[in-house]
Amino acid sequence: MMHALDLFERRGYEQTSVADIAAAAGVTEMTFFRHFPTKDRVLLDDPYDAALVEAVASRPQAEQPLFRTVNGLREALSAIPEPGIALVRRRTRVVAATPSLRSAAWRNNQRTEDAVSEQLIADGGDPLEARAAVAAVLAALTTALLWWAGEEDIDLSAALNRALSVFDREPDREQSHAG
Amino acid sequence: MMHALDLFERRGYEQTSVADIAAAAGVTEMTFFRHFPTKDRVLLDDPYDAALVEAVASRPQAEQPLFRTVNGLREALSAIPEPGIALVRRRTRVVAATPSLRSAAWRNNQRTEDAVSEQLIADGGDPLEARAAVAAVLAALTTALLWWAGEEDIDLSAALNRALSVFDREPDREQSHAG
DNA sequence: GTGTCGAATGTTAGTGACTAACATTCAAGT
DNA sequence: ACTTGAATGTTAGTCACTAACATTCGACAC
Repeated sequence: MMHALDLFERRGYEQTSVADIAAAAGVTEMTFFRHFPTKDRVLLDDPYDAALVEAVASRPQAEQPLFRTVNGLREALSAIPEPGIALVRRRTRVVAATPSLRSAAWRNNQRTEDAVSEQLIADGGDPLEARAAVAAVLAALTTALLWWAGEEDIDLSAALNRALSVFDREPDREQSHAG
Repeated sequence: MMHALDLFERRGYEQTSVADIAAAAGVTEMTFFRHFPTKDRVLLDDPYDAALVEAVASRPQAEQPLFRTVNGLREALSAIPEPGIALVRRRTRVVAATPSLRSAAWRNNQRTEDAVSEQLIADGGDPLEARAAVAAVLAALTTALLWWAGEEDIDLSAALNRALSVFDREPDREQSHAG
């Protein structure tokens, strides 16, 4: 709902009650909860998570889990049209400014993580490694999103590339830990 | 509080009200909230996050963000005594069984992520990359914890090693995305 | 001992997200 | 007109959490 985003931007998420959003949309509080299971989902629901799942699924099975996910993510991202990106940015700014929303956004990510890693596992990947890889990539994505939303003159794919670049680094080989 | 963990294990987290926990401890609901800011923190608060921050800080600056975090994590983990590990396991099982707690656990991780990446940045790391690296490692840690808590005959460091192994893989070099 | 102070705890009343049970409207199809 | 079913409204409640204020109680000065 556009009403909700407007209100969140003006007054902040915590200062906007569900009753406020419902009133702005000309309905009652109950009606709101029939459309959205929770207050945060009115902000967080979008079609891009599903697109990411599909993009990863359509990548060749031969790719390592980490890189298959990375490549799928890049594909999915480049398919989002400009107006969508602009909305994501406004949304992400609200999320960045609201601690409780940050963890709600992570709950969203978990659903995506489940779906993507299920796919990798069905294709023969090791369950733990697949999950870890997807979780790591999504964590980097979130970091990139938050960074990008806070800066003015950076585009999303540039921020994402920088965040993902940490996976390309060679370890500085040394005997290191006690475990 | 031990009372809380017991109740969560028996009845489940959502089915246990703060009033229940307070009653089990022989105090009033208000008193509970004077000790813990939220219901989830009674389960999630522990000293290990701070230990991780210190362990990473004490690693040589020369290490790449990703590997410095990984090595610090391994050190911090090997310093936890057995009884602590057993508690973590019980706790993690409750978290694994409770969706809302999973995102609460992530809010915990965010505080750790902030502290660790602040350290890396203070030591001259690139802010975006440092954050992404720490976020990725913590995501892998969470995945390992959840996996380990659900299996019977695996120890934590083995699960963690498997989860972290995804960072060691070489990318399958190919021209891949449209981004 | 009496008085005093401060910390820990209790009481009451409220807000806001969310749920359940039930009633109403209203547009379509017969 | 009659029925049906989906969308919406009403009411009343639960639960996490907060604010304002009152009470208990042990430590310590005197």
